[in-house]
Amino acid sequence: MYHIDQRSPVPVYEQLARQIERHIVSGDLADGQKLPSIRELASTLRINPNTVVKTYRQLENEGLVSSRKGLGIFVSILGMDLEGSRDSLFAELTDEYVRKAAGLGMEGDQIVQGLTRRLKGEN
Amino acid sequence: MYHIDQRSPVPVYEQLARQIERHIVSGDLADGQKLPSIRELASTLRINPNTVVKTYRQLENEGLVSSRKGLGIFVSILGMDLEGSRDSLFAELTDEYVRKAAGLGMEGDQIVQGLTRRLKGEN
DNA sequence: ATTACTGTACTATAATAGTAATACAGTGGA
DNA sequence: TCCACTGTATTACTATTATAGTACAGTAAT
Repeated sequence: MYHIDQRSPVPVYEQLARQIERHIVSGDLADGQKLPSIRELASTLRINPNTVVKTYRQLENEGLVSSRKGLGIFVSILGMDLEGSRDSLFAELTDEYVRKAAGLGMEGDQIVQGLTRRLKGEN
Repeated sequence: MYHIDQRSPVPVYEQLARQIERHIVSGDLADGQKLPSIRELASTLRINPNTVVKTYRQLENEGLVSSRKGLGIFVSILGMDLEGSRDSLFAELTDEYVRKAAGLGMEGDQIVQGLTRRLKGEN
């Protein structure tokens, strides 16, 4: 379901939070839907339960999920501008991509060409 | 010259190393060229000299630079396949970009469209 | 009530990241 | 020689990240 790279300099709880955030904003996880329990997700991903707690707490602070003791963690996006959030996140991704590619000396045409080739090769 | 985001979960020494790596692989920094001294770069970026040391040491371990005591840190890419490295790094960037955008529910066409719009808007 | 889930809280430990300050050694120019 | 730069090394301290283990409290089905 989710993929954690232990060698990444990005903290595990952060990797996980960003992945879940994208799943929620994409509509893949609907409002009210229950997320995996802390212990279950920790077991599946082979990480510490405390790390999952940190991930869920961060998502809760961002207003994406809400927790109910004894029940679980649930997607909570009432009245959120999902499409706006999605566009915003995508714009951030694109900015980062362009900035790094530019650092490699790539021109706009080359970037688009490389991306297109990558998409044709996989999909 | 280089930009450091202190709030990023990515360690400062890692951000800096990746940026310098891209500048070297792009050919922007030629072989034998001298990099800023440890103290100078630390002062400019307002980070600790030890952090710059860590960055330079990592680049040295990757074989991109070599240090000479009393002289400085120099780009050292004799016989390296720069173009291959550049393509490889760009492929990694593209993979990450596509994977994250896909997590947002974006289709290939939408990704290319969004990227194109971003490039036309800025350049 | 018992059981098995759920989230929450707490302590402890270890490794990493970053800052701070100091000292030492090599290089080259005045 | 002296001076100002260079990289290198060391110690100390703080905060963050991650793991580990234990305990407590709420929910629901039996």
